Amino acid sequence: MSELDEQIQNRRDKRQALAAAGVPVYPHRYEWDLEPTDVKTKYAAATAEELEALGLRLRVPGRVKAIRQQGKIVFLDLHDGREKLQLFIRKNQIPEADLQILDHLDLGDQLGASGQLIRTRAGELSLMVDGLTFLAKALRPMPEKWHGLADVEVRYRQRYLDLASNEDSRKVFETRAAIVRTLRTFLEARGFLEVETPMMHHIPGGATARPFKTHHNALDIDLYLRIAPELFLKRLLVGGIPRVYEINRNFRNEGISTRHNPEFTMLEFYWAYADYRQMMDFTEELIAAVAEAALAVQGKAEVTWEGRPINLARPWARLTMREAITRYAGLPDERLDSLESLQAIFAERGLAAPAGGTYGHHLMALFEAVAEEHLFDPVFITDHPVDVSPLAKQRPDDPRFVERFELYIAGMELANAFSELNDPDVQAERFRQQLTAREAGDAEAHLYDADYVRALEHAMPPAAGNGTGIDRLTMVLTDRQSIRDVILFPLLRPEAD
RNA sequence: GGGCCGCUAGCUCAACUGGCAGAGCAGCAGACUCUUAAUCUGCGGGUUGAAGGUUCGAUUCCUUCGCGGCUCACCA
Repeated sequence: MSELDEQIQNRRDKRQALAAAGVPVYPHRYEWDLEPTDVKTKYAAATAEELEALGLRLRVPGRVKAIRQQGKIVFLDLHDGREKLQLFIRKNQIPEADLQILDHLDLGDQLGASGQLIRTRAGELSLMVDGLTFLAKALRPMPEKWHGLADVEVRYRQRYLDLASNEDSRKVFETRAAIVRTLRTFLEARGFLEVETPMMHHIPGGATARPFKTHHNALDIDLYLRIAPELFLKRLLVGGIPRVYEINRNFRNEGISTRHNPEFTMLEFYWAYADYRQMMDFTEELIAAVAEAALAVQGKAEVTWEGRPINLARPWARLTMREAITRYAGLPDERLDSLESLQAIFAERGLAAPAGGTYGHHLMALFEAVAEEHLFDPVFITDHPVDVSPLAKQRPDDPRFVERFELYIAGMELANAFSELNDPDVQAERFRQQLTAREAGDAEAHLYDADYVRALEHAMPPAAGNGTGIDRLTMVLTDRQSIRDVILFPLLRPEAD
């Protein structure tokens, strides 16, 4: 028998022994008063004398994280995922039936304990136990108590073990929850209405990406998991919801990396009567509020990336895409003015020509190649080329460019926003151009969405829209360099066997 | 998909240039009435990711495969 099988058998035997002694091994409920974390926070300051005078009797549930036996007394740590509460058990002061439980307990078991709250001589807040309730058996051994679980593969595949043994991991997901909560609070306070739009699309749109394909049997039609909610949310602007947002999953059938998971969470919001400049101000405020909440949860004073502080002081820098290239590549602005000139730069630098091959594709690719990695503190990169921005409104003074920005922090694109194109005829023309690009081999060019154009024909108010990646925002605010560390169950290949 | 790296006991990790696979924690048995990584005594636990190959001998070298990490490509 292998060592693991032996441990499992031991634990099964103990469970059997308890059942034979008449102990319900999987009871249906447990009446409890406080969890360990709440006990710790409420009575952190109480002295031994105060607790004695109080004579507080509590029932506390949790997972057994440590057992320290010392002759006829047993110390036991009960954990609720955040904090532990120590149980102090005198074996001769609990009922015979509960002694059975104690004698058949293993690390990892779920247990309820009743008793009086005291402080030990060593000063540890503890429950002086007078009764135990068995709640569930851990048939498998927990990861080691001191080093926790280090194997990244197991941490991702068996996240329950990661959460149960690594406090840091729990903290990341608490922070993520605070980030989403703060986004909602901020937007709700400003009159934005939360909506849910379809995840299954006939025409995948609103972003440049390859979709997942699926099939509906009863209708016998192919459907696509959405790559963005954008076109539906803007239909809602037409419908008379001038401030609207959605926080939900997008799906993109592309490579996996430290910054990409096939399903990821996006906030998209649309703000009628505003343009992209107002949206920049709004975004600064929004992200600053979220950062503050994230720091509070983590008990940190500043946002850091790989230990290096990120300066979130406002106002944040704003650079046009051409200015960013000029600054970081040392290229004069005049050389960024034509496709021919850009192609010459690509040739000089040995850069591969981008898919699509237009002026805009080249400018965007050049920006990503030379500037992106330098953008550590928050910066808005603005004024993208029109041919890579088919849903954005052109600049009145230079229609080759659009009123758009991307927010970069720690070298990562966190948000993408623009003044929304609302002229149906221009939009129709942009869609046609995308189709042409598609026919020329650009697999990610947008599809023509006739109903969306029809919606614009009913008049969409001028508006600014913003899409912010929640996973990446969480990465930045928790100093995690892999997106898998901020997604509870990241996509992995299935396990062998 | 390409390149590089990793996979040893339940967990965390050792094992020199190819020469008897180890430690701590966890487990099992015992001692101990204020411990908190408790301590002390003793014991058990391995298809070294899988399959082949080279060799007197492979955790170690080679090949293929699996899974993971980083990175490039793609992208948000």
